[in-house]
Amino acid sequence: MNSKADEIPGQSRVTILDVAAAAGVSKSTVSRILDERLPRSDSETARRVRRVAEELGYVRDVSAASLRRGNTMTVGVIVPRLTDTVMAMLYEALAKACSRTGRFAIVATTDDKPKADRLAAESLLRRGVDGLILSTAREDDDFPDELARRGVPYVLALRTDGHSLSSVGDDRLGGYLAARHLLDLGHRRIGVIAGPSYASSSRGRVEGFRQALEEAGLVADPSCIIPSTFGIESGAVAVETLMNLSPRPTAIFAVNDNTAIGALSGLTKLGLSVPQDISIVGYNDIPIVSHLPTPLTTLRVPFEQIASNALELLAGDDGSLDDRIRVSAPTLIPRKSTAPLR
Amino acid sequence: MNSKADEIPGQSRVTILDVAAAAGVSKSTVSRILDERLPRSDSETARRVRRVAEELGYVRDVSAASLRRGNTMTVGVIVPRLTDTVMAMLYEALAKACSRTGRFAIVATTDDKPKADRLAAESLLRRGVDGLILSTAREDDDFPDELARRGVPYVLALRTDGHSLSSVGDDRLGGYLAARHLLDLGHRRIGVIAGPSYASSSRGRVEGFRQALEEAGLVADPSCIIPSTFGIESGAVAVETLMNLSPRPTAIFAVNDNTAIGALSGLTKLGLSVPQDISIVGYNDIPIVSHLPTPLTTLRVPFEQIASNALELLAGDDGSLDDRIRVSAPTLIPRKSTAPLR
DNA sequence: ATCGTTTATGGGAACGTTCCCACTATCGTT
DNA sequence: AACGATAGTGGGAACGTTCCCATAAACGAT
Repeated sequence: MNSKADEIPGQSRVTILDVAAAAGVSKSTVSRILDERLPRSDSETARRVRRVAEELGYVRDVSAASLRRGNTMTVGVIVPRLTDTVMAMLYEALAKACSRTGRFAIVATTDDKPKADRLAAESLLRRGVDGLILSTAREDDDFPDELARRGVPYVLALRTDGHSLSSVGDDRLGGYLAARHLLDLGHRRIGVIAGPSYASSSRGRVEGFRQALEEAGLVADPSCIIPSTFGIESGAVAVETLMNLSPRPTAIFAVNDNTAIGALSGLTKLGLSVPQDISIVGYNDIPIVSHLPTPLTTLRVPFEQIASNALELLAGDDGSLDDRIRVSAPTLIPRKSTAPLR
Repeated sequence: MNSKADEIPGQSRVTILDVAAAAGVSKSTVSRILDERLPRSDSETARRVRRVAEELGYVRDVSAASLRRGNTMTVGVIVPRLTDTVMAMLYEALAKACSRTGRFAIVATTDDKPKADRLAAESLLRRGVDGLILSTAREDDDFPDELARRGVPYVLALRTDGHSLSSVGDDRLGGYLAARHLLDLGHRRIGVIAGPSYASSSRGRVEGFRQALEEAGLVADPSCIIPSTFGIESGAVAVETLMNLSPRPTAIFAVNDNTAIGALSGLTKLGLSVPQDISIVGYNDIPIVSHLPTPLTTLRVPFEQIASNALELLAGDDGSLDDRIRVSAPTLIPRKSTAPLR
């Protein structure tokens, strides 16, 4: 007749006291032995306690542990949206890196609305996260500073504001590599779908691009650099502008894969084919672009590395770090969307 | 010299006792007034307490509240991966629906590995979620039953095992609509990229497709129905098989947008153009497909509705529900990838 | 005016864990 | 043999909240 406690859904959970009683030790001992932060003991008692805990199906109540320990081992991640595959990749990398250290990543989205990051942050902080990772930093926004003032631990990822702790890709290098690739193929007139100016990532990529051109003794024609968003549609719009220039560019560097896909679509509509009529380079290497009818030349970003750097910075003693902005290098992946100038 | 407690990061949080003291009432009163589950009082005291709480910057400690209340207002979501845009859409819809009821959705991924859903579930349950939403149900897996035995509240989303509480799209209808669309355009020989047989969603779509053909007095040629995964690459492979048939199909119904994109890519490689040479229909209407060079005809799935149904089922009194499997109808979105048979 | 009924309030226990502290046992050193 | 250092153990307080219960106040009905 002990079925009530055992079989009926969710009744009377197994606590540390049950384990202690069953193992014939005190709750303190059980707590210490099961504390994953302490060096793992292999004493007789330790083994017995672990076995008993396992048998009884004991799982630590995180609420109680968090309350007492004063931290939740939870990291909050803020991204514009998860339907942007880049952000999904970042989040998955962060989640994986978190699980390696026994933490958990929870996510909130802002839909890229300027003030929505504040709401997202509040929602995560109410949830008791120990720190925040933001991928929504904007030039025109001082939200990170506000967090700093409030003493909330945070790290910027993918985009930086230039002074907060940040883990980003080497966007200058990426832009540089993209330009060099196209220059090496003989292209001299290259259009740029430049992304938004509020993001450090797009600005960096364009700067790196410019630098490569200048090193080659060329000047980037300002009319060839078209601002855009990070969205697909925006790439299609930008390419129209680019193709109205004369002389037309023979290649395009797009700030990310999304706009590159939009550009691809726009070019098709104009009856131009890639790479015969025009070459195109994307950025990020999201899974889809290698499977497009014309697989896209793009820059692969080391999201795993960016993620672990971000978490390291978050865990760091804040002031004690000398490298406040960590930079991870991308790799150019040449595919079918780029070809030598005819 | 009170700076230590006030200004140094994260020191001494404001508790309910501080609010109580400042408002001149007891902690019990504050607790009741700030309890969002109770009807909101507008008494003199209530207003004062809320004002004081606001001024002091009080935020409830969720760990303490969860410990005492016995629930965390948190829902765990298990998806194969977030880089699959369909899953990202589902998760975003769930997160939004959760926030409407003051809950929060946290997510874990399985990478579609057969046993990984167990690990993901453990990780979420350790995190204290009140219930689980799974989008990873497989024909050949009895994990849902195991959850049921353990008394864990859960709901299946997008895919069902046929008896658990589930919120799914009407896959039969979707398959039916896709077939009807192609039949109406004059196509008679239609290839199917059928997805995996372990998922109820792909099976339903193929069944609906078959039914439409039969109603039109046709029989679906089994050699035209190619099993696949849900991945892009698999669509490219399947389309090769399909195009080796004779006579060749004049249209293709793909189980999802990913395989449709793969098919598009495969067709291009074969020198065939869409929709001139062949028509193609996808499924899910992920954002990208409307922006492809050839915008894809596809079925739009009401993720928001599926999400709120799932949460309703999760909240429901389990046994008391008569509609254990809720079904939401998709809509056909005709675009450029389908055209009348020449 | 009195009584029962509702409504608002405060005190204290409880949720399950961790951590501080005091205690004992063991060990190596002189 | 006596000592201090070290390691392991258990009791109890604490974390911040909610909830039960007892009490007080306000109210309407007789």
